[in-house]
Amino acid sequence: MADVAHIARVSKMTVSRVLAGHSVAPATRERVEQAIAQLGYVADAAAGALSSGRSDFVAVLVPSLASSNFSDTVRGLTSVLEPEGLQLLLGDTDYGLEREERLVRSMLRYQPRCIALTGSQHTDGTRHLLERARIPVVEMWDLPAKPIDLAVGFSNARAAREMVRYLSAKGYRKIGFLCGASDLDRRGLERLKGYLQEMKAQGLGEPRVVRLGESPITMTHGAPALDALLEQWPDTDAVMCVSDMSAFGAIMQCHRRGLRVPRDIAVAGFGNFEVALCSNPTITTVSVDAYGIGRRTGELLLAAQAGSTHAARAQRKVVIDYAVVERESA
Amino acid sequence: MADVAHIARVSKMTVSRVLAGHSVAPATRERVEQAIAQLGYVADAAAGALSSGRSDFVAVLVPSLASSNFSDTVRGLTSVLEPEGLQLLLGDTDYGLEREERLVRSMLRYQPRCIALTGSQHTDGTRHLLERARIPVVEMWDLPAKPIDLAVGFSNARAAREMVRYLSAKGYRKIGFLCGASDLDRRGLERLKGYLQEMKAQGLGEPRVVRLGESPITMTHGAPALDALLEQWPDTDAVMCVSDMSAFGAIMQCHRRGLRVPRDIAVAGFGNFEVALCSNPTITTVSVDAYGIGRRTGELLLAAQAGSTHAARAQRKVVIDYAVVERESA
DNA sequence: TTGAAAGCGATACCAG
DNA sequence: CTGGTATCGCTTTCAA
Repeated sequence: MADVAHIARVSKMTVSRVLAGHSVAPATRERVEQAIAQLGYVADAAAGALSSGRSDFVAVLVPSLASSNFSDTVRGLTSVLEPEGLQLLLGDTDYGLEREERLVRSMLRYQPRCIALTGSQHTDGTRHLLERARIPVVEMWDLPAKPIDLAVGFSNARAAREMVRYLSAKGYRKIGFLCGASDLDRRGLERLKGYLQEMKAQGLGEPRVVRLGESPITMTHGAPALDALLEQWPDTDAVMCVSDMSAFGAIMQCHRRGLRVPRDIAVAGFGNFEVALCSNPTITTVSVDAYGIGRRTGELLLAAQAGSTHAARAQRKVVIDYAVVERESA
Repeated sequence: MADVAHIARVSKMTVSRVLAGHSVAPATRERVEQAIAQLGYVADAAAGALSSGRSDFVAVLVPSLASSNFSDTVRGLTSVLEPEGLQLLLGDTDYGLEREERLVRSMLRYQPRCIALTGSQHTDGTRHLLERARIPVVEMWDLPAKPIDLAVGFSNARAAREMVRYLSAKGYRKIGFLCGASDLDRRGLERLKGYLQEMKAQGLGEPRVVRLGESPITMTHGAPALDALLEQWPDTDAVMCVSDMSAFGAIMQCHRRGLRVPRDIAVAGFGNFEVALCSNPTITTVSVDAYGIGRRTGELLLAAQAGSTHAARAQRKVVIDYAVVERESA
């Protein structure tokens, strides 16, 4: 920066002002910009952060980057935060709470302005770190009873109940549920809970639950899970799956077994992924605005720092819509 | 840090040493660690970077985070770089070269130790920025004729040629190719090029190419693309798709049209995504070690800074294996 | 093994 | 509108 200042025959401060877009005489600005171009100068963000006491980072943690719904959420966040000149610090917890804590600790070292996490379950260590950090925190994809700070999400249990009601209204009575065997995917567990609640509420008899494979289960697990379900309860007439991925795997397995979907057996998914629209038959599912979760989170984060303390208090929980989408499979 | 030092009754330097894992008397270290825990102290990474003159960042740019092959590559990178205490600065170019340049410029502000890009095509501005940055650069997923610095990838054109040979050996003669209409997906274009070359080399007659939809095309585009192909060339007996996503969409459309795959028409994909293994029929495809690309890139990056100048020169291009995987669809 | 002082490259603040 | 100076929190370097 000193070099730029020297070439432009101004002080470092003026260079700094040009970079920050503060008021500078047009002629001076011109000289500085030429010097910057000439040297190919790129300001050091670390020094800026140290000096100004605030970084441009926003920390974001998702369980998985590969999953299309979380990457949609990240895109939504980017669309709001990038124009503000903020830089996402992206982390992938791989559905692990311990790993989440490690990542939070590591990201906090960069003094992010705010942080967005996925889900409402965290280790005590994570909560402790977050409290000490004194920055806005958003929990996404869930509606925690007791949020750390802010939340943007929906009730996965209620959404699953709505799907049971849909199937029940369609005349299905022997409804099974497929999900992973481990407890890593909390949102999947919530959906299972909702299924159990609504089966009871609707008087649909004993639940038929198959838990198979490491959560979150993917396409691959759909086939063996369907097999297990039909082995234990051969007269099942509808299958709810914890996600569209497993629903797709289940449908393909139905075809292999010579079962027609939905005539012989109905299959429903969750998430409204692209595969639900493209598979044959198309998959009845619960549509969730993943991109919107990202955008709303970004907006909340922005508001939380702008309005420092007051404006933020206006809205601490943003509830995201979802809807059962009727397609061919159920 | 001064607070920690005060409580532990040592100097800031000793705290710094404890944090960095340098040699400190066990008793002293103990005191310092207790003070750190007591205060919940987290060192400021920006200050450290500024002072030491090197950051912990590694910049990584991929065309899309949602695409499973690129997210596998990111996982591979993470697996190598994270244990070294490095922090990924992840960016999503959205298949845009201008956007790539913006992201490179913005990431360079954080003085990353090295940077990994996808593909061999970049704007002049990007190349210029990268040269000035004087850090190791890896181009992934391609084998540039003239790499900026290092490269880890394979020839998409050769891989596509191999698939044509496979189909030809299987007895298919009227082979079509489906890909996107725009030129954004350079690797897709390379595959098209390979298809054209090998069709000629094998004397398989006029190529049958349908370019439809914004690249990179996804599941959704498979159906209309297949329709267009069969309308123009009704006697087509095999379809190569630029990716497994579009292959899947095409297969589902075959089913809707009452065509059996592969008996009436064969379909092949590219990438060996999960859907290729789960769909019915399973999809014949080209398997690429996306995770391995990430790992090798990470290793190269690590070597490039460790061996400063010499060790790196040993291997500037890493060629990644691929293979045609025979499944049911072709 | 530990400490003191200098300085990394920018910005905040106050003068002119 | 522009410049000087102090300072952000840490590491480097050198000395004890």
